[in-house]
Amino acid sequence: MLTERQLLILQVIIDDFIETAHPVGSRAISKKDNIPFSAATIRNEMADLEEMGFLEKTHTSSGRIPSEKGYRYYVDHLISPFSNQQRKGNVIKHVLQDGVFEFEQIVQMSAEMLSELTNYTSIILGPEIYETKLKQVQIITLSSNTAVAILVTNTGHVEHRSFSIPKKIKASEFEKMVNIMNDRLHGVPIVKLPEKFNSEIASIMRKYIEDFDTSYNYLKAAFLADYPVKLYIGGKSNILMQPEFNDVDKIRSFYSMMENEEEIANLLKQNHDGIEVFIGQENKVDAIKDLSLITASYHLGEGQLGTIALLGPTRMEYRKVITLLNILSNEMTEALYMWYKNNG
Amino acid sequence: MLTERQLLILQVIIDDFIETAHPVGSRAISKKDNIPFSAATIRNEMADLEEMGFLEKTHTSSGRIPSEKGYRYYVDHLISPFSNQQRKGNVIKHVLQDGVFEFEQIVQMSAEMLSELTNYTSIILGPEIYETKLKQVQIITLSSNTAVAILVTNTGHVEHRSFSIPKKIKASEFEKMVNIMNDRLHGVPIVKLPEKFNSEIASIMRKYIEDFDTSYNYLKAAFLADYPVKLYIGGKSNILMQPEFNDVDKIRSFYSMMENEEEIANLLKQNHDGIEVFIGQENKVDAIKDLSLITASYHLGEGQLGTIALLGPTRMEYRKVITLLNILSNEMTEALYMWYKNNG
DNA sequence: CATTAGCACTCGACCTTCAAGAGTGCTAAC
DNA sequence: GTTAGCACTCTTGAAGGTCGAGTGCTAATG
Repeated sequence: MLTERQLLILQVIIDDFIETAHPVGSRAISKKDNIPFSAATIRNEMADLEEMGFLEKTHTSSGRIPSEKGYRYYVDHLISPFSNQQRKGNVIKHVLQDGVFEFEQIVQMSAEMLSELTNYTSIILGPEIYETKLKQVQIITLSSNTAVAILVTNTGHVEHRSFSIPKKIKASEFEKMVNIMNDRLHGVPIVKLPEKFNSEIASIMRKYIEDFDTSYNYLKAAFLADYPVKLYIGGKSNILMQPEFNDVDKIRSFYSMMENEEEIANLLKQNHDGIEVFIGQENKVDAIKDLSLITASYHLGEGQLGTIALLGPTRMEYRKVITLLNILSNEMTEALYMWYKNNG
Repeated sequence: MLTERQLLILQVIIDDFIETAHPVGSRAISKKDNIPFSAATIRNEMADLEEMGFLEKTHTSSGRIPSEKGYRYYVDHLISPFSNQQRKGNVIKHVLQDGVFEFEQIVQMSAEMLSELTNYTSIILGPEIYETKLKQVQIITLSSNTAVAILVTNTGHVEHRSFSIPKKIKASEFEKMVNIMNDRLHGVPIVKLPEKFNSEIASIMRKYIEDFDTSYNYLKAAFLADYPVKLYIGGKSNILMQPEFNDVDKIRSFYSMMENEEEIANLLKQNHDGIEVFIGQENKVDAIKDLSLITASYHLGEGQLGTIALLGPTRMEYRKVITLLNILSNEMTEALYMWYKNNG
């Protein structure tokens, strides 16, 4: 559909625009080393590319900038993703394997590294607690009528929640229940807890525990509530350095979106494996319809565990970023796999 | 030093400027109901007030705006702080006492409420874990060579840290040590832990534990490390709505400061009781030298526990904000006192 | 003698005009 | 098919002009 020359010109225009953020003119292109055509020829080709929807003008006599369709084509066909993988791969590997052993630390560090390497905003979703397994539960009483419930997973993740104990229930009863839970629920995936709780634990407890129904409700509230998804965000202010953020209103809407963690989490939750690129309008959320979002998934054991994402202007260094995310998601999967092997 | 009339005019100018963010002219003032003087008279007074350093001009023929000295005087002398306390006090009280019992939840909610009520950015520091007392420690092994250390305070605060167990130490040894710690350290203020650890625990453990020195180091690393101070920030993007943030560079520097939580924490740590106001240059950190910071402390039991702060433009609604912080810090102290009574 | 009216003056905000420069589209020549 | 040439378009920035808000000063006033 596109001729060789058109491909070349499209690529050069997008590369140039990504670098400079300025519209690209025919003369500038014709002067490049790998372009043996005159400016007039380029102009003709650019007119065709514009007609096909790959390029746009900011005004009638400006140079061309890529359209979203142009970026899409670029990402799908013009990127050779594994160009400079080696060098950066090593950097990441080095940091990730350097004696870090705390799950959440690995993730947080990755987010920061990512935003630093790219100068965009990085978002890492997860680790999804639901994929992990219960290691142990615990109730520690603080006073006659309050206690804190603690839940530890096999990944070393700790969730805790304070709650008040109704007067008529004895602390010793809670202890009994905790023992039963530790006995029966060890190794059960967190996501299966409620189900297992209802089907199995409830009937056992009913036999042993006085005033079972009241206690049961408290227990459920303490241990089975929805745990908030954890978001790790790096370089929130990086994106402000991009020239497209010279508009105060854009900044406002960007930051008010970033405050809504739940929305972001939903945005990132994806089922696909591998890397996905959302360019401008392709995004589902209005607030980032003029940005690009690139997501990759990382794994732990079998189930998908979480998502790494980068948010930047549509004029993003797709080549570099995609390569980087590819590497990082693999590195994280690997690092977490080692962790998992030790702790699963 | 200042005449009655000058005081009145100063107050009117600042009130007006706080409301509108526009320089205030003599004619506008003379038209107000409580001002029986002509514009010319006002002009003379304004010239005097400017000479004394309370007012400034943006250019030779503009209206006046308050200088930082002007704000300082306004805050120190022209505010009657407890004007509309009653109404808002009730709102806060209502929310704070509405069945909330989780310490950190109280704080987080207060931060959000505060930023919502004021449209500025609220920052709450603490609760300082150091003022609280140890309730219980716990080590849960995840695998043959990793474990998670959990520490619970009397406030229901839970700290945890993963660490790896050296091969030569048996898990049972750690268990013994944990038992000793729970025995001896229950009720000890967190801040005194290291001291108590060295003076008392070490010698006891040495008697009972094989290969004490190695284990001891791991234990120290797991339980005695500096716990990061927790910051609760509300309405980060509120401040963007202020007209003084129409400058992209200001936004950049503000947000890059807000990413450095440690710096913020240091900024807020204060020994004073009660409310403190830092106007513009009075702030110690460059990034907020054109903003105002208002801090108040809240308490738990005896020791000071933390700081509530509001960050906004120097053109801040000091009257409202100071009243509000006053109330909120009292409410929080009260709410936390009730919590403490139940859990201390 | 403090207060005020009057007036010349200043400055920012906004608009228009103008020239320069970058870039295009089209036509005609190669 | 490719390219040189040229008229045309549009942005950008500088220069100039007007308007309005507001000041400082002077002289008149109660």
